[in-house]
Amino acid sequence: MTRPRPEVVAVFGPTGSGKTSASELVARALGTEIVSADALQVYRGLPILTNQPQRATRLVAIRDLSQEFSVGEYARLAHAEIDELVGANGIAVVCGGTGLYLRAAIAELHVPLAAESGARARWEALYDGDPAAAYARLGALDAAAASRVHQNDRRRVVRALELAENGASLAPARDRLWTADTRLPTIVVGLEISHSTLEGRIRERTEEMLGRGVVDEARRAVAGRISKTAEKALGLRDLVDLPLEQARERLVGRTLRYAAYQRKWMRRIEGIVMIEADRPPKEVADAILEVARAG
RNA sequence: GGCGAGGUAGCUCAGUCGGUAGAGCACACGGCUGAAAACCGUGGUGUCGCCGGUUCGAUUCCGGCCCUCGCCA
Repeated sequence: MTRPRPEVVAVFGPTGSGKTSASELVARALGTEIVSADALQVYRGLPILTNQPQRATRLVAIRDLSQEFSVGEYARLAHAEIDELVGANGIAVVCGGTGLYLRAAIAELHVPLAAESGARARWEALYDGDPAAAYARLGALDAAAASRVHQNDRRRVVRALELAENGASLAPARDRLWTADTRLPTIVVGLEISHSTLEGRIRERTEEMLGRGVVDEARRAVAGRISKTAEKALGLRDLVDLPLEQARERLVGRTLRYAAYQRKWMRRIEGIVMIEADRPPKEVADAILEVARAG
């Protein structure tokens, strides 16, 4: 079975898996650049907390903290960056830890555009006035979407209603979200790491963050206008509100839990090739390159 | 040492006019296609600080003690 030479090498891994350093080596070896698939690294203003890469990576630090961001917007930007790199270098590297963003970057999810202005406000008003009625309305307009969404999930009920009104659906007939379906010939690798190595790395990195002034960074961030999406940066609140010792432990704990959450999404991606990452970045990078060539 | 406030879930606290208690956060599991580090659902036995008294019955009322915080010495 011959497969086309990959045009995209996507690297997914939990925080602390070493995906950034490994991806940088992979990109260098392939003579191309990295496109980030990370929902928080898109922001300027939290470089330490969000662990932004030192080297130039695309779709990093492209928004102010005050701006909202979304997968749909990300998908368009990511496709443009990937196409540019493939055009220039024949191949692109995508690296990230936000599962939804990674799939949005490498697949064509056909995420429908926002409804015309006013529609959302109208559905929100209906929902806020009578959630059961709004949910019943959804059931009538789009039964498939309704069965996928819980009545209490305001965001999704409203979204599903506005989509249904425009002939689209929250539950598309061709569901490609977690499938192996991609826009371009793509190899997806996932970095797997032992819990003990991960915990060690996370503790080490937390210390490093504190040494680099993450507390001041967090204070500055919350002092200004901050969007709902940026505000959720892991530990942001703790760093500002808690004494240093407690903030440190909370940050380590939250990061470990987040890594487990990421791992859950990683396993959900069909066709992902798992690579053992309990070793130096160079070896991980070589393993990724080997998979890419074999692909 | 004196005065005041308080000790209830891992944390912050609510409550029980006396019938063994519940919110938020956290945690676990599950869901989730324009917020995904997000969002939604389900899950609550904890010497109600300790000892004694009153009572059919005390986490609740009374007494003593211990501890924490604040103010005054």
